Amino acid sequence: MTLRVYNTLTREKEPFHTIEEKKVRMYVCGPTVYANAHVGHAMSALVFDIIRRYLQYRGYEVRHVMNYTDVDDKIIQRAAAVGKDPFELAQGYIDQFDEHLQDLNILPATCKPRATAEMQNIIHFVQSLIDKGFAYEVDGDVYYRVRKFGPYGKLSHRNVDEMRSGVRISVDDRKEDPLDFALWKSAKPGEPSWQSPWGAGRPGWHIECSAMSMAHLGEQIDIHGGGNDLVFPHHENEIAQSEALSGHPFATYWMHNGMLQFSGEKMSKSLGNLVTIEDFLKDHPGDVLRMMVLNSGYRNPLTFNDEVIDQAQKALERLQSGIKTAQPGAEGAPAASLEMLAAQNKATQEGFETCMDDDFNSAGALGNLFDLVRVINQARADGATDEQLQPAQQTLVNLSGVLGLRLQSAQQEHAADAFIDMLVSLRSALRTKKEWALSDRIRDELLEQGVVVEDSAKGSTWHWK
RNA sequence: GGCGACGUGGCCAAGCUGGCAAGGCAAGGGUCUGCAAAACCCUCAUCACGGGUCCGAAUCCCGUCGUCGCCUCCA
Repeated sequence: MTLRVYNTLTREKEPFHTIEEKKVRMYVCGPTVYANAHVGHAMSALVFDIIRRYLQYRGYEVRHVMNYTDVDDKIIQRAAAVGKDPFELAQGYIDQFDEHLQDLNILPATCKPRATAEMQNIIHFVQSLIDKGFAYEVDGDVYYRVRKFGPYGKLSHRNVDEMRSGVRISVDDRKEDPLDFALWKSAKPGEPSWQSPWGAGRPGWHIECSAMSMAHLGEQIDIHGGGNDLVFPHHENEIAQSEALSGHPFATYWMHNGMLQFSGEKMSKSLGNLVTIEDFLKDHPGDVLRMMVLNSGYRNPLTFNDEVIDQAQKALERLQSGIKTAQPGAEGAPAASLEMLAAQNKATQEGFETCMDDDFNSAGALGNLFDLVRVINQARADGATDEQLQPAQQTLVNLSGVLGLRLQSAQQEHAADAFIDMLVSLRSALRTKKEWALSDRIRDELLEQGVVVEDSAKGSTWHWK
């Protein structure tokens, strides 16, 4: 019964141990905010939300930091292109992303730092690397001395010498080595910049994460996460920066989610084959995307297309069917049926945890939930009362909640409930008189309002769609 | 060219420190029903291909083919 986590660093599932007892420090790379976020960004946020929720379920206190990179070349270019202030542009995308996270039922990160608000930390970090001999300044730019950091390449399992041949001829021959990367870039006219010991400039791409992680979580953290396209060079460089400075291992576990596949290719800004979160949420509830993510391993590529979206929607309805109320006039299920229900309730609870303990196998965990749904529905069909169904339904709602699915929303009370009860009751009276035309009309019109009426031998029930 | 991942029924997908192939969707048949919907029951795979190891492999090893990712900005 121990949690095991796949670590990109070792390429193995390892037992999960935290630096501090029962506390998890987790840093997840957020988006660079220069355009509308797409569903791939949402996938990553969902994956780490699910991981976080399960860790909390397991009794860990999770300190979760997700950053916004709000200064970089693309933001500046884009701002110039649309004639906007870069900060304003970034702020707009940050606000929008925050809203998306909420719609997707993603728990807000404990802390959401942004690069522009941490400039002193970043400058201090760079200066310390210079002081330690891991970085050098040339004409207002500062570069990281890659070869000075012995373990460079340990995350992406690359060899510095083999890498060299693959590097394109460096345009910038002021660098000591083509492998060296920028920690600080001097400002060109018109660009946003900050004063530093090396003149006006802005941070390079990787340094902000190292600096913010250290500022908000300390020198050593438990989990560092992001999409697997960040393994190299971003995370490799973060390791180089952070470990050169602190002299300690940066993160114990490096976790990476697979890429979302759109028509056989990775969905990405550069390929231009993207579906924005905004567009997706226009047509589908957020839980549909979560269901898609849950239904496959987080490290594997996720197939994204209309058919799969539809399947996820249906799966969600299936899960939802488990929490429907007892049949009208239910008089209790036979003992054998109730025993099976109790047994499955227990089996699901255990199976769920076993799966999630195995590197967050959410697809397996979901399978257990569906097994429980089937047995609950069997019991209901056998005449189980609400009281008899309740414990198993409670498990279903609780565990779905651990995955971040909002099953209970269908049970929330609406102001209109009493009126619907009345309409359904009137309709029942009509049905007794075989007034089919009118009763069908009531059913159809209620459906248009999002109310599903279901008839059975002993009466009718209804629920929100 | 270098490094890595993956290839399971019509679709999505779990299982991969070896021991009778989860689950969801779709499809077909049935029960229930005025109709509809829902629910329930039944049916539906030997795991890309070829070798090897083993009493035994979807799970381990080698090879082939295919798909994808990183090596440049990228969740």
